[in-house]
Amino acid sequence: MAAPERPALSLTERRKAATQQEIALTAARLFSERGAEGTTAEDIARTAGVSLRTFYRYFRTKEDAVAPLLADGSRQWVDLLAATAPGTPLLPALVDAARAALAPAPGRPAASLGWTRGLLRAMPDDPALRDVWHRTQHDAEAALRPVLAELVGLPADSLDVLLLAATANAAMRVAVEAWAAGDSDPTGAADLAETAFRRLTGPLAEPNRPGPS
Amino acid sequence: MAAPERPALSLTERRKAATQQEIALTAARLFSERGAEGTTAEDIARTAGVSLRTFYRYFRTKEDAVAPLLADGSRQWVDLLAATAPGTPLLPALVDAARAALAPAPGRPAASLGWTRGLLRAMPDDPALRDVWHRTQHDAEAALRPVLAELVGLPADSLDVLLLAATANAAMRVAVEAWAAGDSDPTGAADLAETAFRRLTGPLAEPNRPGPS
DNA sequence: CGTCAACATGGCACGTTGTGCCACACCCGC
DNA sequence: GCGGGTGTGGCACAACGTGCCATGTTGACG
Repeated sequence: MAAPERPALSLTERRKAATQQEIALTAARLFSERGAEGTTAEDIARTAGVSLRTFYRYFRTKEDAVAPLLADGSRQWVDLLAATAPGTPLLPALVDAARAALAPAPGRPAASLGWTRGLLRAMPDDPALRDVWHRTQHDAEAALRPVLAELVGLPADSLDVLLLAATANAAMRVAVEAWAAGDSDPTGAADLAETAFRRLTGPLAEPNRPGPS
Repeated sequence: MAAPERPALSLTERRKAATQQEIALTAARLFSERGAEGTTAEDIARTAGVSLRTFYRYFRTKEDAVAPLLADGSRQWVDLLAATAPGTPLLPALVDAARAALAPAPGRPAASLGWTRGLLRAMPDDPALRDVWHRTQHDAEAALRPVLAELVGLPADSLDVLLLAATANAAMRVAVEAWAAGDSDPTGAADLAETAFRRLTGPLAEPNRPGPS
């Protein structure tokens, strides 16, 4: 609940943050338009108004430039989950955190979702973009493990927690991808996420329905 | 059940397959020893006895060289699942296919598991290797969707099937990763996989256990 | 059996990626 | 105002990945 109104950033640090943001948004725009393959690192750098050398001081690879945008949603979700009161049942905790993370946030990251959607839509045709997406999912899953371990009271390296983190993150991912493929507002994403979490308990337990084969 | 004793490959085609295999195994060995970052494409090519140009005729990127090895397990699992008699309940189908895919196969790919383990162990320190692994998981999930859609009698692009493929694949991945981290034989991997599939129905449904905080 | 097309391979040049190094300019504390 | 720290740009370089052409071998056809 501690709202960090003034992170007390020095001028230089704020300029750095602005530059990083500028590069990220520029990269997202160019990637959405021409794909990652058709965009050179120099294109991003010049368009963002920095030199190529500076670009690589901010990001390890050309694709990493959009990683913070893609990771932002997951990061918020995990943070909210970590802030839930201990003792909260798992399913509501997951759903509430997802709703809060996907809602048009009172803070700022509402725009982030827009860029995310553009990137996700360019993704099927772009292996490089898929790699970044997978990496963010991997990081999110890793960040999820200690949080869920705390919530369920099991060690973070137990098979149960590993599985829980993997499946919960997968459900979130599927929901976001399904939302990106459609054209509903962020609320749609939250609904999809809730549906996904609720269905997690279903398919494997129920006996196979004898479809009209 | 059709055992392709003689795929009727021409001499040239067999040499090509052998070359590809040679490159893949060489890459796996070098990656396991020095990591992917510390291995140049030229290293792989020279060690495998081909030119750099030929290497890139077989694989799009340096990391892709080990992809067939990593993808082999998933491919077998999905194939076995696709061959399951329609009407089989989902859980036994998943478990049996996993056991058969991970068993020291009567065919050939037993050695493949050894290389896979070496690669998986080098993976935590090697972002490039992680990317290949994630890509194989992505492909496996995509291949899984139509198969599972058939098994449960739902459209392949329905949310249920998307989720089912994602979670089943995630469970398999977690099991294999846990096996690679330990030192049990492939049977251990199969046991882990079965445990994983069985636990899939648990954590989200059960009320949160009030651990000894 | 000879000839020729098809093709797998190697070598070369080139654009791009990503990094190490050095010089310059700007912000911050004395 | 003045030096130290630091963010930035320019340059050179190794590695990645591809297009192009030349060559040698395979395989089919007369």
